[in-house]
Amino acid sequence: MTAPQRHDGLTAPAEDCLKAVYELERAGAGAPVTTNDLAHRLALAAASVTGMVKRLAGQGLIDHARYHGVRLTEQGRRTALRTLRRHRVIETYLVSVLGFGWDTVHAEAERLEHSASDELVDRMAAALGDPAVDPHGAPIPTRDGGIAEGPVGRALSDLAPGERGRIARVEDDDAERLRYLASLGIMPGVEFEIVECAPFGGPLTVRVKGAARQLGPQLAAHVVVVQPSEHSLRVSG
Amino acid sequence: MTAPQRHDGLTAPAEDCLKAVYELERAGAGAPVTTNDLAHRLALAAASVTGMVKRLAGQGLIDHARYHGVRLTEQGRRTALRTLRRHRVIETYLVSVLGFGWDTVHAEAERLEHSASDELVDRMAAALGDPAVDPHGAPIPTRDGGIAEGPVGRALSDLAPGERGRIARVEDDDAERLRYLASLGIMPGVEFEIVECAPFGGPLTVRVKGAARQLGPQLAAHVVVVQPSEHSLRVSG
DNA sequence: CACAATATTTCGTCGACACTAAATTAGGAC
DNA sequence: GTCCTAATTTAGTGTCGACGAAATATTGTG
Repeated sequence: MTAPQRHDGLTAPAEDCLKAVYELERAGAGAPVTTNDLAHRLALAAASVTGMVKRLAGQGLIDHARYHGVRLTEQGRRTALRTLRRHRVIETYLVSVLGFGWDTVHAEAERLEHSASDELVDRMAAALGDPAVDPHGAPIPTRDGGIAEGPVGRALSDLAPGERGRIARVEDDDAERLRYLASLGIMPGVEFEIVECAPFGGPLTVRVKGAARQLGPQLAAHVVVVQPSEHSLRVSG
Repeated sequence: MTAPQRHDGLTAPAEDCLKAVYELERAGAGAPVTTNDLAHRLALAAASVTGMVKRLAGQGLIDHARYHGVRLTEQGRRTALRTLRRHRVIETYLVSVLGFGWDTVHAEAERLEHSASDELVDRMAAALGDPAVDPHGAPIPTRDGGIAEGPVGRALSDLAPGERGRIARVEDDDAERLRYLASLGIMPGVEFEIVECAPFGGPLTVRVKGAARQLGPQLAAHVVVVQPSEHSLRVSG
């Protein structure tokens, strides 16, 4: 009868689902998130997502229009941001204090975010001086539910030759990819210039720190950049 | 179909159960651990324990003789000690590095021990200089499965007037109790002398740091002491 | 030794979370 | 507007972990 409850009575799979909805909503510019997209993101069968979604809708965390996808409610958004805060603070702490590599912390944080208390996370954040971004460049939600999400940001793969900018953020969910990007010198904060874009899905050539590097478009799609004019951040929430 | 697996494919309740068997075996001087004792310790119905015990026996972690209690197998003991190591390293880290009070860390560690990787725990331990005991005086198992369990140790409640010794360890599972003991000055490392033992379950009077303190026998039962002759520790495992 | 008290297990149930296979619905092609 | 495809939901299973109630085994008492 007693459920394995953690934060706000939510189970770990439920928290993961809310996080995924949040991220897909953002990536999709606010459009409803489809069951299929969620299933893909969570590596679950679509039917399993439908079940989860029903439970979350029953708890008032998402709105579910049958056959038309889901949207976070205000409460769901707050919950998702708290989980995201835990995840990103933990990642930052593991890298900055305990010496983990930036490629390995995602998996660890993915588990710890469900069992670490908000107090622990706040103490970690305080020990770090309340950082604004995690090691992959993702903004860390604040204690009170705000988040400094920049403009959605262009992917490195969408730029044209001659464009310059700075690496803002790299997707953190694949350790292998992170190691490879690091070997190319592509990590948050680094300035770059696009040298060349081969057509038909060919590689793009980027100059970073004086060296010309090549990478395929699907890899570059996981790298978010900011360009000179959009260095400012907007605060929402 | 996919179970929420963590360490060695064990679920959190399974790890908790193994830990409880380990501790009750020790407290009972190696006698088999009964279903009822486990149910009490884990705050579960006896029927739930029977189910858990069957699953663990199926995995070769405990031996279960129907109606006659359970015993850890060698593999079960190793697994229990790894969980115990995680728990105690985490407690120590939270107190020493992140400034938690010794009364609040148990609950936090009770959750984190199931999701923290051995690598994280090893890094925490290294940052602390590989401590031998946790904040409550309990020995921390080593990375390779050893544990420096002292002699079973007498409870403070079992001593007679005039006996002296040092507080070795305090049970960590009740925050309230820990706060109260701390207010009396009773914590690991403190020297004491028994002044008086009132009969018929009455309080005992203990001198700690020059002050006479009174405490009831059931509280004193949760305090383990070492006496002058048994200051050495034995290493087993 | 029988019998009562107690401990333990079995049985039936439930919820969460996962799956596959089979309906069903939505939306685009014609 | 009908039909086909793809997305989605429903239906049916299975496991884990919990429960209470009922059956059963052990053990201590007389």
